[in-house]
Amino acid sequence: MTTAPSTPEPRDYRDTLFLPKTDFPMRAGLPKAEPKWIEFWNEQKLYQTLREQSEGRESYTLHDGPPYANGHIHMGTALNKILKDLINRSHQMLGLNANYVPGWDCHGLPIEWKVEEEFRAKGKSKDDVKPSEFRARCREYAKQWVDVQSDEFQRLGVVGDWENPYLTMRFESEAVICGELLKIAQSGQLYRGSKPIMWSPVEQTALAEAEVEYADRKVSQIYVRFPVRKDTPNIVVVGDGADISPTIAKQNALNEKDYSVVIWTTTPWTIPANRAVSYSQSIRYGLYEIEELEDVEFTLGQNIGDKLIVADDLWETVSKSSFIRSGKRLFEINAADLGQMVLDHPLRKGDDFNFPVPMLKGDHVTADAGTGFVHTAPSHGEDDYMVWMSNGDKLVSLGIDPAVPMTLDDKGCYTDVMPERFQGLDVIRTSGKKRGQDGKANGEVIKALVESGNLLARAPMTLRDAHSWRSKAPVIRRATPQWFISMSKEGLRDKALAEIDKTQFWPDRGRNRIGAMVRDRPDWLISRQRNWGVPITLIVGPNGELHTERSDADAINARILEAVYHQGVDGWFETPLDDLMPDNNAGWTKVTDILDVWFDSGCTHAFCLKQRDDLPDRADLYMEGSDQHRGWFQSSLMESCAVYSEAPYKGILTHGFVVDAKGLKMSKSLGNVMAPEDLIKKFGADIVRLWVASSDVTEEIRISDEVIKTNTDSYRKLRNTLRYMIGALDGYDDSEEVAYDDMPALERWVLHRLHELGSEHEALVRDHDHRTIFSKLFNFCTNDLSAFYFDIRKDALYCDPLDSTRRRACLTVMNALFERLTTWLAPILCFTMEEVWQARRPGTSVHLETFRDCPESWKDAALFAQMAKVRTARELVNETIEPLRREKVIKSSLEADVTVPDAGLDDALFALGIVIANDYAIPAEPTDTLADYLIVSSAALGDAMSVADLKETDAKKCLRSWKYFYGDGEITPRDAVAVEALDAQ
RNA sequence: AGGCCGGUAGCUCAGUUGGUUAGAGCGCGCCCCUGAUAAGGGCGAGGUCGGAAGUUCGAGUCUUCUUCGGCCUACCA
Repeated sequence: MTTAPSTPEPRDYRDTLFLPKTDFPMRAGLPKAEPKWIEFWNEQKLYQTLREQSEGRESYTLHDGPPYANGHIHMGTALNKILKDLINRSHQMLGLNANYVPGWDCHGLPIEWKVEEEFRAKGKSKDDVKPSEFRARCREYAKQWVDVQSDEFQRLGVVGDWENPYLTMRFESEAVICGELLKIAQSGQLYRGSKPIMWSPVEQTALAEAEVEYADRKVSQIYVRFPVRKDTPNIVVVGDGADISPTIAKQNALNEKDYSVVIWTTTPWTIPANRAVSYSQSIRYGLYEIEELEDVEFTLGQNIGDKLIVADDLWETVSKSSFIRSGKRLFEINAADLGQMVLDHPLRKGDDFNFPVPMLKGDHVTADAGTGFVHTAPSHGEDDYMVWMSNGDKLVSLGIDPAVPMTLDDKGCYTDVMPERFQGLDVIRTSGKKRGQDGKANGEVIKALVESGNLLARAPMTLRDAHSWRSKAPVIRRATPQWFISMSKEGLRDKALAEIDKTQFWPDRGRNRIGAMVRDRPDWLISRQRNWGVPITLIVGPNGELHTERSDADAINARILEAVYHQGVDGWFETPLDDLMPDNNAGWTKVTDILDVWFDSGCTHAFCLKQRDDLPDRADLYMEGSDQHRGWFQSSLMESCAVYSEAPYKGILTHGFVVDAKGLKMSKSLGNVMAPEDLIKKFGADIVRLWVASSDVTEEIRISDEVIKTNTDSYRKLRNTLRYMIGALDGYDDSEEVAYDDMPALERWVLHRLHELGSEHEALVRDHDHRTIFSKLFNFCTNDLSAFYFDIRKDALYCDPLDSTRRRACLTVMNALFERLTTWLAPILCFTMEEVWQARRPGTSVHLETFRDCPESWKDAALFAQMAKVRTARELVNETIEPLRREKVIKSSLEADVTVPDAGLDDALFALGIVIANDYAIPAEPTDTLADYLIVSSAALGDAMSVADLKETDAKKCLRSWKYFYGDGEITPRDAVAVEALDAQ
């Protein structure tokens, strides 16, 4: 075939170009496309295939922290699950077996409450429903939300064992949880105590700190005086030795026993439970005599001449509040004086409340508010309880029974240890329209105080106080018998602290945080008085002994666990004692309390990791929000250390919380809540995943329309970069591959960059630093590929002869790029990368691939350094051309003839094999010229930077490559060869 | 109120042991291309590093205080 004769009509060379060709859409349409990919993965059984494929591989286990099975997922849970998925997928693709088993927390109050509401709506109260029926409904309710959340998580693209997740409420789990508790009991770490705890009369249950919230509440504050008891030993005043006379006068005055100690309280109903008054050693007190009273319309308990002891700093406040116009300070009263005083109960009337009320020294007493004295009701305050218990000796010496009186029942009503007028009165209304408001107790107490003349003042006030997070009703502090796991009996605290030391933390400050908490935490209160939970499967003997101490304990335990394993928690409640403990069971009773849900979730390692054959006993990683330092990380650590003497995890990763554009937390009241569902519908899950991957998750993570916009823009850039490669690689076959040594410098440069990225990548994955992975990959795509490599290679790709080495080398590298970018991005953009992957390999899945190796032989630091000089030259050329472009002198850079300052560039070009010529020596095998790199038609080295306009010369524009050239014909020789070959076909 | 942590361009992030005019990408403005085209390329304008004081020859980088925000705990009598 000969060269085509020149024709008068210029030929249209468009068809002779090798342009990228693809159906891959620029627009993703993620909201519609993603569900189809999920369907595809389900059909292909992606999770199962992954497991089979990675059998025998080293395992990497991220153990899922269970979300609560109630309500739809929110941004926080979405972030959490996506982050887990990034970690799992990337470890899997590292060549490990990252088997992810999701789980749910199913027991507990919020579900119980919802179900109670349901029954109430049907007109049934809690007592009308059989407990087993109630629990069955709770089980159904939880299951329903597990299914909803499971769908929502899967819609985010999270891969895991969704068909067989772990649930705290599965019978097998419940049995293991009971078993764990029995082991703890047998090890002697469990004990029964009676401690004032948060108690919600409305729900008739104890609450943990995590289950209360603080809100304003209107209360009655009262000032009450406790008269010194007449029949107590005389007070011996010890002076400071300097002046004896005032001391004697004071001693005489004190022994008149005609004065009172004043207290202030915001919970009048605790007065009948009062057993002591606490004072502080570091507060100055005075004995004051009332001189003048305000004129008021009601009767005051106090009279002129009455004597009161109050903290000096607070006398002014107290007197003002108590309608005392003026008073006279008679003596200073010090701690030694106070310690000898014994008081009368302010409600003493005949035999009622006729007992000595001691003065106790307490560190919790401050002079910030009140009177400097703290009314102490050991059954209704933690401090009160502590003071009371630690003064046992003093109580005994005064002939006082140190037992804590049980003054309130479960409903918050006074018990029969109270005088008749108080019995049955409620502290808080537990039903009806006024639920949560004050009951009758406060009023009756105040009335009684008025009668006794010991009420100095009363006034309404507002304070922030604990409320149940569910019913929003106030909670009270009430002593009840409870079960505790001891932090010290068997060295649990020390074990836990030692394990924390061995654990790896991301970020590292987590160690400090959980360490401080464990160091300070009290014994673990694990009992709850509710229905929906795992029972405390203990049998208590007539003297308070536990069945686990009996010689037949193992047999009993086996029966208990058998029952729970087959019937769930009902197995405990419904199996008669005789069946569980057939011998010597007189006086023995089954405990009816259930376990704190934190104990359930603290056992996930026991019933998930240790039970499943496809998981190791310990997790490599626990990963949750930073609030879980107090929660799951700790409950798991405690439970595991108590039973197995080791942490259930090797590492802990925490993330921050999702906040709005201003950094404020999301709340309904602020109206700044974004829902994952809306984002998925509008933008797609991959955008949400990109948001996670591009954020610094160790801090608060912001989300806003603008943040989403930034991510959709990033997404488009990545998508188009991949799309370009798909188009360029259309029809590419491995047989066209060019060997490394035969590649142009530019291709070897790309491979060097790939090697660089690849070698950083694994370390970043192991460090859970997906943000850096994303940013490195993204910048690589924009700076190195789109703006540099692709831009330069466009000419070779489109115009070089089809099978020329340079063009094939470019495709070889494109192919290498494609495989690495898709796999590296697959954990982040799991939907889009599957689409990209299948555009070239239909029916396969990128998620079954592992990350590609980037051979050491690709590394060429010297080449990289030389290329940097060429890039600098490029920048210089661009800067110089730019003004000309603005002046419309030069439009396309191909119109430019540039002279670039030498400045060491010559050597670099030589080293890189880049020639300074504008024509290719062998048109059939083009090799790179400086002009190619600068995307101009003509380039030379010189003293200074300058640009000439080729349009002003005799140069012609090649009709095919649009480059300006000198010579015959419509197109350059290189283009002529390419066209010839094409025409020959 | 206490403990821990954070506040670098409009947005997302880098800023090694304190050391030259504080970086990147996106967005924005202007320009080019029209053979990646609801794409691609180029140039450019934006921060004095939450605020104040201090240590230092020199601080985004150390200290103190302060402000805003987050998580946890406490808000009791």
